[in-house]
Amino acid sequence: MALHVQTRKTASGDSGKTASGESGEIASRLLAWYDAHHRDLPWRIAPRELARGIRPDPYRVWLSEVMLQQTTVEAVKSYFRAFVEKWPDIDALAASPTEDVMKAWAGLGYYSRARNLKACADLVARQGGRFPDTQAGLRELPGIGAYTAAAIAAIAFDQPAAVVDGNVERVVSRLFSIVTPLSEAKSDIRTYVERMVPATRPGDFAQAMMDLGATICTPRQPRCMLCPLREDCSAIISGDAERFPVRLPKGEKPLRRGAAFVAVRGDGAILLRKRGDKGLLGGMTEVPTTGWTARIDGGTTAAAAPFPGNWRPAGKIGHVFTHFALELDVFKAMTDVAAPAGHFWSLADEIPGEALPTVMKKVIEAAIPGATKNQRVH
DNA sequence: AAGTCGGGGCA
DNA sequence: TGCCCAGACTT
Repeated sequence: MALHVQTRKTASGDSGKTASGESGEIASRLLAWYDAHHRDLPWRIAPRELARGIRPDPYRVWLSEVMLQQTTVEAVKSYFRAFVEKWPDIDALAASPTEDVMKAWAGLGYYSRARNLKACADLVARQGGRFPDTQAGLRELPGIGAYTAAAIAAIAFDQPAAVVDGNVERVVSRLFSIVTPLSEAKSDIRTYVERMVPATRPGDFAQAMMDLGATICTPRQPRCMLCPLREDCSAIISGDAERFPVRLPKGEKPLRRGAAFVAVRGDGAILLRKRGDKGLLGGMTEVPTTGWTARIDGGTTAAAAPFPGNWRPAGKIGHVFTHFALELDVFKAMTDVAAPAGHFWSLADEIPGEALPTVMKKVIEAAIPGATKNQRVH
């Protein structure tokens, strides 16, 4: 294995044995810092609770880890609370229809996660309601990849798994000043983490690495002077921790355009339809739209509407996805036609609870301000 | 190995 | 505006 790094002489010591038997001073320092400075999170069992014998609930660990995939802690909190309130355990989640899960997930993004979450719940419930307690077993389940399998194994089942997420990649790439682009360095980073994982408290070690990355070893302006690993860190010496991790330059984001049509009935209902289960916004609900093409020619018109009507321009909205930007011209019409095949009328007070992704809420808000928001009770 | 897949917070 | 976030899955 070629490690393209500028390593620093490693501190030696016998305390804190790692799973591989090597020195674990980094783990010891990190765990001590975690005991004093860990974040208090809704899905987390704090060190003092663990010491009292309280065990993590694998269901809650799994649910939080799936929600946290490429999603910030702050964005997840309210969704996590709503989910465990509505579905306290795996059997409750398995007993609910997928459509209800999609509605509860609306706004959180990456909607294949919600579909896989439900599929995973069904599978686990059918097999007795208990999650596998090994990385390999967890990895077989839908929506659980290398990271999530390791995280659940470490946090819920106390196994010395190498948990590598974006935080860990950043921390390790700075610890060892890894100049190799991240896409090529992942294998080496995993090896480093495997050597650091302690035999005891592997779950706290994993969470400590992530807390460190989130609060101290941040992407920009890291607070190196407060870091418990500053004595171990290669990047801090040259004072350029912020240049790590090294990433390859990314391509430009194309622009796509289209039109969206908000049909409003006399009683305030609007016409919706459900997208296919796969692909962009899979399984979510939308208003009728034209295709989203890459062409930047003349604007779209009412001629592309799903059915004839007195379509009037109702503004334009923009939305940025991961790999393209979208501009939609919004048209609005009052109509009392029967819902065309594949469409349905959604009553005004049901619209806020529909499985509408954010881009579609923008479209509806452009045509009917306040329509997607829960009405206040006075 | 590269592309697809949301949305929001931050400098 | 660009970058990044407790990544998974497909091709």
